[in-house]
Amino acid sequence: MPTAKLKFISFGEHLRTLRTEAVLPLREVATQLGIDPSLLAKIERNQRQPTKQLIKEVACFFNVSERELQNEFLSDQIAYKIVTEDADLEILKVAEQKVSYLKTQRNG
Amino acid sequence: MPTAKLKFISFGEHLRTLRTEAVLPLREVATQLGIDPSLLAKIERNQRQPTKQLIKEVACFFNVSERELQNEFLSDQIAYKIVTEDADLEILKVAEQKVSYLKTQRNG
DNA sequence: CATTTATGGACAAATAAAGTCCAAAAAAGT
DNA sequence: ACTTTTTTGGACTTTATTTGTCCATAAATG
Repeated sequence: MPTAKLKFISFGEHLRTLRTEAVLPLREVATQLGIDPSLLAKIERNQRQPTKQLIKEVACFFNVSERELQNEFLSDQIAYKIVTEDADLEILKVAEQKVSYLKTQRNG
Repeated sequence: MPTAKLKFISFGEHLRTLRTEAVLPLREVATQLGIDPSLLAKIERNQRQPTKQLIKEVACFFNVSERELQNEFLSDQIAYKIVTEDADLEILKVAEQKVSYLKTQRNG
């Protein structure tokens, strides 16, 4: 069967997949994105975080959804935070409630 | 009926509640916590974020659970991020999956 | 082997956040 | 109404975090 859980790979892994599937070296993609190859290598291994601008350029360059990339990156950040802070998973539910609350605050 | 949704107030609001219920002025609590009253005021209104150390001292001073305060603060941060980045709520589910994945990585 | 490609670490630059100081506003007390 | 205490706001400094670069080395490729 084909590998199915593509959805839960990290932003960096996703980026590397896009690049290797396009059969392009770091150097070349880095140049296109206007950054150092070393930095791109680090981003692919999640040692550095992409800026919003970079996410946009990646989406454009590989012709994938910018919003999806952003969401992917953001969920990475949240997951990483929970793991490193050793927090309870339930806080995600609480966060969800708070988001709803904050959004109603803004409108109503 | 009594106010029930105490669980979803922000860290700052919680801190202020603790202080006002103890009928203590900012000045005094700030001194105890070793920070400037102005900073404490800002933290209570979520204009500044508490450090881990401060959370610990708050828990100790008001005799409440440090872990709960930490969780409260962390869920604040996550909710705030989602709102400001205008991200989809579904990323919380994705984040949850990623946490599970990361945790199994660590052990297995 | 030679050449290209990818990684690691040390460092510099930039960005962001904490925290302070002081003045002004608000609240409480007399 | 006046005084005193408490709280807030903003400008500013300091500290910490993060990005990004450079260069040397390792790994892979031809």
